[in-house]
Amino acid sequence: MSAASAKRRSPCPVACGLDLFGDRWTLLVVRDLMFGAERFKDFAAAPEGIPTNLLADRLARLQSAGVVEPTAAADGSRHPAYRLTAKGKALYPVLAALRDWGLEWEKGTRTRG
Amino acid sequence: MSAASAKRRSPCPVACGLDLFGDRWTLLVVRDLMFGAERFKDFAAAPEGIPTNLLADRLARLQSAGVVEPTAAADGSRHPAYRLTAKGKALYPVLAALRDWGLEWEKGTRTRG
DNA sequence: TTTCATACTTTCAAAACGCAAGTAATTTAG
DNA sequence: CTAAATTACTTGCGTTTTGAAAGTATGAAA
Repeated sequence: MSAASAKRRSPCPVACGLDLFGDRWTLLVVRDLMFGAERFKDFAAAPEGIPTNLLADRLARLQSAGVVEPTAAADGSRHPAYRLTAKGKALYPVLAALRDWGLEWEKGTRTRG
Repeated sequence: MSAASAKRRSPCPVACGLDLFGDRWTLLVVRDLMFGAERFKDFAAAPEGIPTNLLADRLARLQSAGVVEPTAAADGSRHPAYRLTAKGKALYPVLAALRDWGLEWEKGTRTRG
């Protein structure tokens, strides 16, 4: 049995996704990556204010899940930078669906721009 | 300020959605409702094995969020039963996107049937 | 009516969270 | 070049949430 399936609660793709994204912060990191964030400070600067220990943990978990990979920073600095893999970019429909639901059903939510 | 916006981390619809669904169990309850589950035992029987205290908590939270509402059981019993509201049914695209992502990127996941 | 099933609630240890402070490496200012 | 500031974390610790188990009360069945 694989390492991933060993800790899997069921073969349900939804349950499996929640094993990775089932918390209040992980998908916000993915959201920020989709908007172009790439460095630690970028994620930390998001309005939700993720604690730095959780941010470090989430980036590590997303990396080991193959959703995020290290990259060179766009500005050439030697600070660590991160970007979505194909697996990570494939989460766009999930984010979009959640965004659309929130915009329609939760009063006062809005996109930036 | 409304009760909902008071505890909101940001006006982002994604963050707002995660305030409600950002845990490992809530969306599984919604999934089961979409598949026709309506009674406590139905949710408890799901393969993931949600602890009963968490199930009670999640059903209560989904109700107060207007995603789930009480209804009469289809078999006429007087046990409590639950169903999705319009707001809850509107989560279908979110579940579908998560399911599709899992099916494509997480080996060994599968739908039932 | 007594037995079983259902729908929870309670208890409690373990894990996760979140805030604050500390540290090491990188960048910038002078 | 050097000192100060920024960045990317890690560590500590009190609080909250989780999850496993057992307990209880009501509905259903025999």
